[in-house]
Amino acid sequence: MTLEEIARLAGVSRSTVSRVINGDRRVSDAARARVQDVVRRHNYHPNAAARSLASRRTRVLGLLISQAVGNLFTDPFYPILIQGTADACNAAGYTLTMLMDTSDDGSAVEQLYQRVIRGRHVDGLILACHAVDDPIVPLLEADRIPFVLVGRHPGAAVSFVDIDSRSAAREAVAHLLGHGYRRIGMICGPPHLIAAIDRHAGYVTALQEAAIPPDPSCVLFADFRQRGGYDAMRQMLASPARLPDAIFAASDALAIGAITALQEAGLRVPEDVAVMGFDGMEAGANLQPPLSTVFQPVADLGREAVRIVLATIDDPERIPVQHFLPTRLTLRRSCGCEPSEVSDQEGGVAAEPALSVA
Amino acid sequence: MTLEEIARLAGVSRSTVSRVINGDRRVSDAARARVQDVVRRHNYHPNAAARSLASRRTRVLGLLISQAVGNLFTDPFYPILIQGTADACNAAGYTLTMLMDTSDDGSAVEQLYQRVIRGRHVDGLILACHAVDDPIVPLLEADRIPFVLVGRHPGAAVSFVDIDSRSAAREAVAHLLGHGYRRIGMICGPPHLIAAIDRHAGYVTALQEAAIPPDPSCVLFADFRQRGGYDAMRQMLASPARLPDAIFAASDALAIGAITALQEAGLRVPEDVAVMGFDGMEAGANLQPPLSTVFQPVADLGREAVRIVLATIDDPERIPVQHFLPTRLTLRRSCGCEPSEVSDQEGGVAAEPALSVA
DNA sequence: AAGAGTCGTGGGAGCGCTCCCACGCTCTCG
DNA sequence: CGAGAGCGTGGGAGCGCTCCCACGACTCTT
Repeated sequence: MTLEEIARLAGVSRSTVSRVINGDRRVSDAARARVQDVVRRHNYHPNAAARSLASRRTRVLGLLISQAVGNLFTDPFYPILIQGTADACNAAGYTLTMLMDTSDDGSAVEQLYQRVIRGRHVDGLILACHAVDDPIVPLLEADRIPFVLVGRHPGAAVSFVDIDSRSAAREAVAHLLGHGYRRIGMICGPPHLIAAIDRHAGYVTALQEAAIPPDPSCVLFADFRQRGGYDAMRQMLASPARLPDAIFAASDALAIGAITALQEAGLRVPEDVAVMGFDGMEAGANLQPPLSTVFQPVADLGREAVRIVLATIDDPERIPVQHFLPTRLTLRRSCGCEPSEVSDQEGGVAAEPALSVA
Repeated sequence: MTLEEIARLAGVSRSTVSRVINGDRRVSDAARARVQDVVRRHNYHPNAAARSLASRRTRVLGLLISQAVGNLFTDPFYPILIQGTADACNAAGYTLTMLMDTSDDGSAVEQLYQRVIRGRHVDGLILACHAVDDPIVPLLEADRIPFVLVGRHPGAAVSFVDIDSRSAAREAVAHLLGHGYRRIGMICGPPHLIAAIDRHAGYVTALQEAAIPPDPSCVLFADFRQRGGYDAMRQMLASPARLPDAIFAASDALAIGAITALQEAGLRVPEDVAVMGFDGMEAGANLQPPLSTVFQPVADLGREAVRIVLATIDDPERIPVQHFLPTRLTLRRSCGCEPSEVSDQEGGVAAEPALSVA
């Protein structure tokens, strides 16, 4: 079933059918009705390839996830990001394709780039988890591909959506200080990721504002996974004299790993060491103790990214926009808050709306 | 940069360049070398839309996830499935597009189907999380779209990959019986999902083999989320006299919810009530106590699905194939096993290879 | 030595759309 | 009342490939 056939059946020209399909207003009501009727009766849908070839638009967006596979799905950041972007794409009539580097060494991304980007498979790109100096950014600029980063890019004039990691971290650490903890350690993410750098900066700022000199020996860098948090915590536990009374972890996964190590060592959370996470993933709510954390609106990040990249496709000359979405400090028990004072409105087992259990 | 230009620069015809690009052997070595040189020098990649239009092949595979959004990413089944399919697609030179129903009521899937499937945006489809009577299966058959299910489809002659949920559940429950538990409850998934039905059937079989009459009051149905496990466990706790001494949960998320409820009630796992999960997700390894579970190779399920759908694209007449991938009982502490006898080789914090912590 | 294959090559046709221009009609206004 | 503008419409050209057929130059057969 092609445009031409629909045209024949509706007694109009190819052009008129095309106009109806594409919502062009310059079609008489009678013609439009006839065409729509035939389209509906034959369940016609235009061929995507032909459309793309003629219009030089694919109506496809790519979501590029370039981090090495292993780290990807230990926390739900990426899944929720995928969900948010897919949602916004659906709403806009776009298709979402996954460009996922499934190699261990980042070699797949090069191949994907060539085939998908240069093959004009997508109209625009959403980049997730880029390092500070991700070489793909200048490539995209050179190829003039509309794109948006999820996670800020320092310096360069590129569009991005992000949370204000630094302020959020500062607020979280200030909350720990409010509980009276003075020796606050941090388990940080990999220092080549901006999010990790920003969260660390926020931590330092909060300490300085409380007139507490930051102790570099209290800060350990790991990847964002549970294992990293576990190892880092074990390392801190190896010097009991220098053990912090609270830990600010740069991700919930790190926090969970740290809590595991603490509990294995016979320490109580938060009584002996308080823990604050970062991300607001559901798993933290079901921990013992429930994890205090900084909630970031990941799905909204994805939706906003789609909005921006679509706007850039429409107007490639538009100046880059940079959006920061709000975070929310989600207080549960691991930071030392009492159940009565927790602010958790979502995510936790006990706080969720009831589901039927047959 | 088009085929024609490459041809001109290499001093050959369009056809010859096309042959080189597509690996046709009937090109002289000299011509091939010249073309490859020009292609490389100009970083030429063929236009995907033009290729698709002319060849009637898009080299795109769709991954359709039709479950309502809320349930999607509380456990890492889908993320890992995405990763496995993306990996296999990369390897085969295919692109993966996400067809994700992000509506609450399943309405988006209809729209996606029309636009993407009928618009011939994909060559084939991988269906994840289909219900017993998913109406999309007959639709796909009618439209003659190559597809494969992840999760078996009873009765119909369609291709699928799955694990043998029933045998795996039977083995898991048999293990609990081996610990001496006699009153084993089950928290089951939604009964419209085949995986839930199969796991329940395996549970019943194991009990029957041990000459224990299954007690329907010991079986509760929930969704696959933590909240469902929590609610179900609370319901069981409401009748202390009938409390099981072990719980077989149809997913790790359910198991985690159940453990939370048990611990909130002041009960010890596994001393008072043992718990066995199903999935083998990483989070379970970092629980207190670490969760015993049935590991299923989700990424391999995705890879195998891609393999099957590609074979079906090559030969649409081939008879449907049905692959069952092996599971592995992963014993940790929650079922009553001692640390010394655990079989965990992967996933757990303590069992992972060391990572550098700076 | 003539016919039948094989091999490398070139070019025409066409995939199913969109985009642009042209055409005829009606309406407005000087 | 005739020029100009606007509207709905149709058709040609072309997007960048693949596929098929044709063709010449070989080699192999009998």
